[in-house]
Amino acid sequence: MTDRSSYSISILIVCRSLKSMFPSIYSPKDVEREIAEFWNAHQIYQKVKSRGYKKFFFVDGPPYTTGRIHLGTAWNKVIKDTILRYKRMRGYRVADTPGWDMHGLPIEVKVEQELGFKTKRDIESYGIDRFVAKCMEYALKNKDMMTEQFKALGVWMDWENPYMTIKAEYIDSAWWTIKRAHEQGLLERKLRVVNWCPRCETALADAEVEYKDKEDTSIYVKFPVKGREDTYIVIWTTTPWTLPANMAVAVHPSLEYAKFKALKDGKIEYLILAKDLADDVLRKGGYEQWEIVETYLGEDLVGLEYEHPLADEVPIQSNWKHAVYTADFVTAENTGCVHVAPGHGLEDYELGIQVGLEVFNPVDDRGVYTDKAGKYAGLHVFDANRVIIEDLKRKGLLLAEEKIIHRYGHCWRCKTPIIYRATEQWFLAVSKLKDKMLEEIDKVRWVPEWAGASRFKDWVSNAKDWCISRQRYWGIPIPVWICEKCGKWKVVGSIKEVPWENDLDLHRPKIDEVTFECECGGTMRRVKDVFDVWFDSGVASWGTLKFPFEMSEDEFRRIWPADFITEGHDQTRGWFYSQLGASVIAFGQAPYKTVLMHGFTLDEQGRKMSKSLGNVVEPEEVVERIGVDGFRLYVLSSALWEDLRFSWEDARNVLRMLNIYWNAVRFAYTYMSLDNYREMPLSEVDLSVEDRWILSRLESFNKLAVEAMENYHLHKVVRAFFDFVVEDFSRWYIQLIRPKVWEEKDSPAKLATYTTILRIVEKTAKIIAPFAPFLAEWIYQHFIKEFKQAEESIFFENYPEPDESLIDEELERCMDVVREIFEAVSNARQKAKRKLRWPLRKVVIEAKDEDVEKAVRKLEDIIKTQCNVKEVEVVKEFEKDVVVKPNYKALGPKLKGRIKDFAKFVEGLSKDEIADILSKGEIEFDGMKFGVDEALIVEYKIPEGYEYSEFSKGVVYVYTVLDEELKREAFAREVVRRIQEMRKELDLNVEEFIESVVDIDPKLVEGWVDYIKHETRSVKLEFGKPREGYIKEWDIEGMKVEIGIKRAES
RNA sequence: GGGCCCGUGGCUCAGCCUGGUUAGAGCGUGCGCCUGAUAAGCGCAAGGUCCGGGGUUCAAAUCCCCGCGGGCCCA
Repeated sequence: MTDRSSYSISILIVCRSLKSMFPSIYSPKDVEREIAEFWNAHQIYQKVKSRGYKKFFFVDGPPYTTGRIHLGTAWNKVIKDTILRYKRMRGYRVADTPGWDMHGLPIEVKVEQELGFKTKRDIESYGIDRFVAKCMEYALKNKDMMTEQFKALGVWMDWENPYMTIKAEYIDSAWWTIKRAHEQGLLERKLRVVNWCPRCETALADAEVEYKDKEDTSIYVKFPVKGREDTYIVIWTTTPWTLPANMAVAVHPSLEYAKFKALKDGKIEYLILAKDLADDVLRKGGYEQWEIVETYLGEDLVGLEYEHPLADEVPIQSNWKHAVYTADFVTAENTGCVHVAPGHGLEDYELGIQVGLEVFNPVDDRGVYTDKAGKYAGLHVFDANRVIIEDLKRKGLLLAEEKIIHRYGHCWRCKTPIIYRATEQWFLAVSKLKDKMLEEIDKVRWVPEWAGASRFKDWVSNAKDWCISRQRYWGIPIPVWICEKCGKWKVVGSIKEVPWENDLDLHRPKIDEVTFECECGGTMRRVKDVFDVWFDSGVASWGTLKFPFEMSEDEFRRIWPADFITEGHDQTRGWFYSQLGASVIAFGQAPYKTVLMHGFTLDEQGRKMSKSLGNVVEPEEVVERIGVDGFRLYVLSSALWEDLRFSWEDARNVLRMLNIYWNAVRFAYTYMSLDNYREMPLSEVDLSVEDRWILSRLESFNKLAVEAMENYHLHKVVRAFFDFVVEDFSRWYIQLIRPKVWEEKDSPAKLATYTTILRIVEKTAKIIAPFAPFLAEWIYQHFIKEFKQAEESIFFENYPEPDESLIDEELERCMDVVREIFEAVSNARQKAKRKLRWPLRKVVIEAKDEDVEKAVRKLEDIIKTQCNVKEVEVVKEFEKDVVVKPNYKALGPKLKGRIKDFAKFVEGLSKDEIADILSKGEIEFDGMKFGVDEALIVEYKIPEGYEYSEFSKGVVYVYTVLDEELKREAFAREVVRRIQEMRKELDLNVEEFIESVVDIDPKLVEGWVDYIKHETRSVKLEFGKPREGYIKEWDIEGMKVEIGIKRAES
C-alpha cells in the first residue's frame, strides 16, 4: 500500500508538468484558437462533410449583404449551425450551402448613399452599367466580410461554395419559375394601385412597407351637391393630395344618413353625412345649431351627383360625372362618406373597376403632379396638401381641419412615406393559389406550432396578388420580352436562351440590349423592370441546388423539398411567404417540411437595438468577453421563438458555468492521468452507489437531450446540461468521490469512479458539442483521447444514445432526499452555529415519507460524511417533550371553581398518559369528557441540545452538543486549517515539509497529533510558544492561539 | 378594428402543452461555510396578490372567458 503523503508529492510534481496540457483556468480564447487551428490543419470540416449516409436538406435563409452582422444574424446562424452539427452526429449528410441575398433596393440605396445620389436621374446620368457594377462590387465585398464573421462564430457551412442570387445559375432558377407561372396563367400584367415609394421611384410589395406613426392633417370637406344651393356631402380624408383625383363618394348601403340644416355665422347650410356621427363633426365645424331635415339609408343616396370641389383648379375633372355609390368597406367613422380616388387607393380602385369609374392618376413616378392636375402640375404631392387645403378654405368648402397621428406606411429602405398609385405592374396571381397555400401550410411542421397554424395562416389568408416588378436597376431582370408591333409576350425560362458570358451580362443594362424577332416581324424588347428582391430568395430551395441549370429533375426530386429551415418571426411575411408562393407556383407544394421560427434580439429593457438608442451590442463584443462557445450557449439558452433580451449578466453567467465544467473535468484529469487510467468497460468495475446514481442522472440527461433536439427545443438541452454539470456532477458527485481519488493506486472503487467520470465527460462533451463545438472538441482531444481510443475529431462521433438500463429512478429520488437532508442539516448547523468542520454526534431524521427511510438505508454513509456526523437515525416520530397546559380560557367558564383541580390533574399526568390522551383526542376528568383542542394547550419542545430544520419529506434534528471527544477532533481540524493557511501565505511548495509549534494545551487535541502532522506535512509538532519562523496569532473560537511554522531542515 | 405572442420576487427567465403536496433557477442583497479543483467553489436567509376579474374543477401560475399593459404583424 502506497503511503498517501509520499504519493501526494508525485502528484504535485506531475500536476505542475501537466499545467500546459490542462490549464488551470478556462480561457475561451486559447481553447478556441487552438481548436480552430486543429480543425484547419486536419481539414476536419471537409472530412465531416463527406460523412453521413442519410440526406438532410437544409436551406439557408440568405442574409442581405448590406453590412456587418448583428446579434440577431449571429443568433440565426448559430441556431442553424447547432442543428446541422447535431444532424451530422446523427449520421446525416447535411446540405449546408450558405446563401447570400445580393440584389435589390437595400444595396441600391447604400450605393446611392456612397455616391451621393438623390434620384434616379443621378443614376441614369452616372450610367446604369457603372451603377450596377458598383452594386455588385458592394455586395461581394460585404459577402466576404460577413463570411469571415460567421466563420469566427464556428459556423460550419460550405463557405467556399455559397449560393448567390446574382449568379447566372441562380437567375436561371428565377426565370424558370416565372416561365412556370406564365404557363399556368399566373403571371399577369395589370393596372393596379400599388404601394409606391416616391424617392426610390418604384412599386413596393406589401412586405416592403413598414408602418409607423406619422402626423398628418385630416380634413372634412364639403362636396357641393349638383343643382341644389348650399347643400353638401361631407367627406373626411388624411390625404388632401388625392382630392384632385376624386371620382366618387362611397357610402355604406345600410348605414343611416341624414340631411342636417345647420347654422353658422348667420348662414344656413344643408349637410349630408352619417346621422350618428354628425354631432361631433358639426361641432368641429363650428356650427352653432343644427337639426335633422331628412334621413336616408346609404343605398337611398346612390346616384346623387355632386360637383368636384376642385373642378376650377383641375379642369379635366369637368369631363367626368361625380356621384355617390355604395360600398361595404365604408365604416361608421368620421362622416360615413368616403372620398373615392381609384388612382390612389386599393379599395377605391376596386370600386372604380366595378362601377366603371375612370382610374385617374395625375401623379408621376417622383410623386409630382403631371399636367393633368391643372393648377397643381409640378407640385410634389406632399407639398400640395397645404395648397389644396388653402384652396378649399378660400372656396368655403373646408368644414374643419385637425392634426392626427396615425400609422402610415413607409418605404422599408429609405423610410419615405409611401403613396398609392395606379400603375402597370407585373403580378403573380397568388389570390388564385391561396387555398392551395393554406393546405400546404398544414402539412408543414411548425416550431412552435402557432407559428404556422395561427400567425402564418393569418398572413396568407389576407394575401393579395404579389406585385413582383420594380422599376429599378439592381435585380434579376424580369425575363419578359414584348413585341413592339403586335404586343405578343415572350417569357424566357432559361438563361440558355440569351447570349451571356458573365454574371453582369444577365443584369441591366446589358440584358436590355437583347432583342428577339417576333413572328409578326416586329422586334421584341425586354420590359425594363427587375424582380422584387423577395422573389429572388423565394426560389432559394431550388436556386441553391442549381436546379434546373445543373441538376436533373430526377436528382432534384430525390432531395427537394427542404427538410428544415429556420428564420426570425419577421420572415412570416418575408421568406416563409415568398418561398411558399414561388414553390406552389413551381411545384404545387410547400418547399419545406419543418420550419423553426425564432425571435428577435432586444436590449435588456425589451427595446429594439438601434444606433440611435445607442443600445446596440455587437456579437464580437460578446465573444471577446465570454468566448464563442459562451456566446452560442447564451443565445441558445432561452426559448428560441421568444425574443431574446440581451443581458450582460446572464451572458457572463454562462461563462461562469462553463468554468465549473472545466474545473470539474480538470480535477478528474489530474488524478486519472496520474494513475495512467485507461478505459474499462462499465461491466468490469465495481460501481459504488454514487457512481450508479450519477450514471443514472447522466442517462436521464442524455434522454432528455435527444428528445429536446428532435423537437428543436435547443434551450432545454442547454439548461439540462448546465443543471447536470453544475448541480449533479460538480457540486455533488465530485464532492462525494474526492476522498476516493486518494486511495491507493489500483483501488477498485477508484477505478470505478474513473470509469464513471470518463463516461460522464465523454457523453456531456458529445451532447453539448453542437452547441459549444470548441470546448467539446478541446475536451475530446485533451481528455477523452488521453484515456481511450478515439476518433480524430469529436464530430466524427455519433450523438450519444441514452442507455436506459442504467436509469434508476428510485436511486435518483433517494439521492434527492439525501441532498435535501444535507441542506437541512446545514441549515440546522447554521442556526446552532456549528460549522461543518466540526463533527457532530448524531442526526435524527423524522420521516414523513417512506422514501426517506429507503434513502437513508441506501445512502447512510454519504449522509454521514457530507454532514460530518457520526450517526444517522430515522424515526417515524421524533420524541419531543410534550407539555400540556389547561386551556383556562375555554374551560374556565365551564369548570369555574374546579379549574384549579383540573390544572393539578393535568400537571400530574405522566408522559404515557399524555400520549394516550393525545392519541384519543379527548381527556376525561372527574367524569366529564372534553376534546383535547378545547381542554388543553399542547406544546412540543425539542429536547435540550437539538436543533431542527424541515425539508420536503420530513424534519432533521441535529444533536449539537459537543462532547470532549468531538471537541478535540474539531479543534485539531481548526489548527490544521490555520497551518495550511499559513503555508499558503508563506508561498510554500505544497509538498514541502515543515516544523510547527502551536501554543495550546496539548490536551485540547489529544489523540489527533498524528492527524495534524499528516495533514500539514509537519515533521515535528511541538506545543508551546513559537520563537522562530513564521509566527502568527490566530483566534480560534475566541481563544488566542499563536502558531509558528518554518521549513523543515532536510 | 383583426391576428399572433408575452406579462411569474429588485433584474433576467424556467414551469403552462399533459391542472395535483410548500411556484423553481441564476444574478443582485445579507449572513455564513469550505480551503489538496483554490485569482476558484459551496451553503443558508430575506424577497413572489404567478397582470386584474370572472368561470370550469375536489384542486388553477397551468384550462376557458372578459379586461389591462407590452411587443410584432395586418387593416
